[in-house]
Amino acid sequence: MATIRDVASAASVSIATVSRVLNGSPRVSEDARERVWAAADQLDYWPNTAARSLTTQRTHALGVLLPDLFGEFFSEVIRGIDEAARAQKLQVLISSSHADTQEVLLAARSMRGRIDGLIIMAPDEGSIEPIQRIARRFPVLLVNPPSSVDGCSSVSVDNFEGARAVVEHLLQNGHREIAMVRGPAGNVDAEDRFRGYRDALAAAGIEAESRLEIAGAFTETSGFQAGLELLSLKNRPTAVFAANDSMAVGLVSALRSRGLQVPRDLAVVGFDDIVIASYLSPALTTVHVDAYELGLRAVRLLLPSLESPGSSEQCHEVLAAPVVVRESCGSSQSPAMKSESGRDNKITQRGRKTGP
Amino acid sequence: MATIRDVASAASVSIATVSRVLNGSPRVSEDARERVWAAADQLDYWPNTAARSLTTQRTHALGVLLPDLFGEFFSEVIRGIDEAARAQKLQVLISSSHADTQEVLLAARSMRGRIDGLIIMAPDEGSIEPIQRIARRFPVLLVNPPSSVDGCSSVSVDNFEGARAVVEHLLQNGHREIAMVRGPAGNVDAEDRFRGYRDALAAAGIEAESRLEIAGAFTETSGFQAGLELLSLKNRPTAVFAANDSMAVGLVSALRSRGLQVPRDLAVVGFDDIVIASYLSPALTTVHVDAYELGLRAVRLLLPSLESPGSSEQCHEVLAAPVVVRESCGSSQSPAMKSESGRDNKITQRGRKTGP
DNA sequence: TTGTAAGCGTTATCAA
DNA sequence: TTGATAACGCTTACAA
Repeated sequence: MATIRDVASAASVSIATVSRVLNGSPRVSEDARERVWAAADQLDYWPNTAARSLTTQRTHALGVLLPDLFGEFFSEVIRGIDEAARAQKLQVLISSSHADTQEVLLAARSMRGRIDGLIIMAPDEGSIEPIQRIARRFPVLLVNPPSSVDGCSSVSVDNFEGARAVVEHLLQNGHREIAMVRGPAGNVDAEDRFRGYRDALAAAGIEAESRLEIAGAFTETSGFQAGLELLSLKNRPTAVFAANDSMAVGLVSALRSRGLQVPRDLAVVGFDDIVIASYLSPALTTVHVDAYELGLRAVRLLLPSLESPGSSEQCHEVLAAPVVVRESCGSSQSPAMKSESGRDNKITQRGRKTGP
Repeated sequence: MATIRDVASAASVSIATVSRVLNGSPRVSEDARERVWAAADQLDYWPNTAARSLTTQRTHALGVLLPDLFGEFFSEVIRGIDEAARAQKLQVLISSSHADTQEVLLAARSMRGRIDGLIIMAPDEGSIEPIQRIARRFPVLLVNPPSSVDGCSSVSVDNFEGARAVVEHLLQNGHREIAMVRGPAGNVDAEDRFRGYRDALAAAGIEAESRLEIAGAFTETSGFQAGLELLSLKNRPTAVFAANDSMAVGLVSALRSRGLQVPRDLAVVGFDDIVIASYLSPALTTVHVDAYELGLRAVRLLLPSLESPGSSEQCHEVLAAPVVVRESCGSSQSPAMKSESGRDNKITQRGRKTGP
């Protein structure tokens, strides 16, 4: 493979001149410039990015650390990150499936020298300490962090308000006995959504009942289990709030398998607004989380720190999570409203094209 | 930030010794080893990966180039790649949304020095030439390539056979007038699926009719359009094969919006087996594509070339795409069929050796 | 305008 | 077993 030296000798100039030409420096004669370009083309010279970043101390790359979860939420976040990154001509180094907190540290370490900054999504409280160590090394941006970390900006979803609003919606439809299927213990998103639920009930003067607060794990199966548990209750509630859509899906199949109808026998609402939510019948009322936007903003917020590490002020953005009323909650909505909250709009907006 | 030099002076040894300790060389005294580790810990030393790869000529990273498409298909491929990569302690550099072929070249160029090999997914014939240039630089593995490239291994989905089989299934159910909604022109997957459709008809002694071959673009909206077009035909077919599930979804809503029922009035089948396919009502009969597996195998096939570029033989794997019979085609099947649709019957062809 | 040479942070090759 | 020192491929003072 041709190096800068090969180009230099082919163009009969020094490597310094080649470097200047390649980086568009104005202090080069027209003659030299032409010879260098010709030589570079002829040798099909590709600069070594790693070597360059060694001297410049800039990699023009950012790292992304994702937790041990997958599904469309994360892939959408990645898409947002990727899009924003390429707009800034940044490369993206991904490392996912970090189950335990020690792995996060290791992954970050192995990126040393390869990235200018790091986006971390680690929903567990235990990852805070490793993150603090990482943040001493490069600029870190947190997505939906369990708590704020000194020196790190963050962007998060308004889980609390979204949950509160969707439960309030159920209350407004006359429901008084509202159950909740909770997310995994220790997960911030799960906790915040639970707090929102509690808050809405309290505001309506309804006392929380622990028998209506069913454990779940953000999986479809755990939603199914929760559904069965729900059906075994003596005084069955009239509505359920599942902490995410996957569980809502499992929940609905459990109800259906026992001959119940949604929303007639039981109103169901979820959280996340995953793609299938709008395709289900009845279409799932849920809370919309714009994962793509989350990724986009993560990059934008990280950007200033990439340019001048340490000097930029930290900020915390919170993304609104609006309620999307569909059919599963039993409240009737005008058809205009319905199509607005559905898939069609979003898809054409972004010109969605799925592959292959 | 501490460098190897800082560690060396803190441990009162030379940088060579530090390097030896860090890389687990046995030719170091126990005493020195301890002092170095102590110093490294105390200084919280993180080696610079870029500097290391400059001398070793190995980056332990691989690049991934994706086309200008998104959706769960690609995110699943990425998940497969990521999982296989982390099993080999490889990092993953992603760059997506490559609309035109020149961008593929640029993206690959900008990865020079940062990766040991590259996985490219570029479904258009036009990208073959840039890929050939890239393949002279590092080991390249092609996913679903439009045609084979000299020196590159590949892994692809058996689009032709999947399409043929699903159309055959329609034929077996008594359909004789079967339409197809095609994918974007120039896209290999689209072309192969179309060939499979034609082949199945021919085998049944049915002549292809161009009026039944409707244009599409792999998008839900284009499926909707195609549905309307279909309805305007004088002699309406009894079944439709959409070249992917997204279009099938759009198609079904178009039919429904005009009061038709699937499969009673028209049988519909798709391709890809995206998540929502099984959640729709009627659940969509389709052809299963294991995108995760595709990513996994891509890494595995690339692996030997990463270890010894040039020397490894090239091979071409083809992933089976089994038909998944659900409800939208009108034929009743036992639910067992779906679980069967996994990973049987994979053909592996071994090609010639390219290296010494 | 150009070239020489000193880094950047490692690993690898020598002697010692 | 160790330590100088020369790479690796590039950028960037500093001189010329």
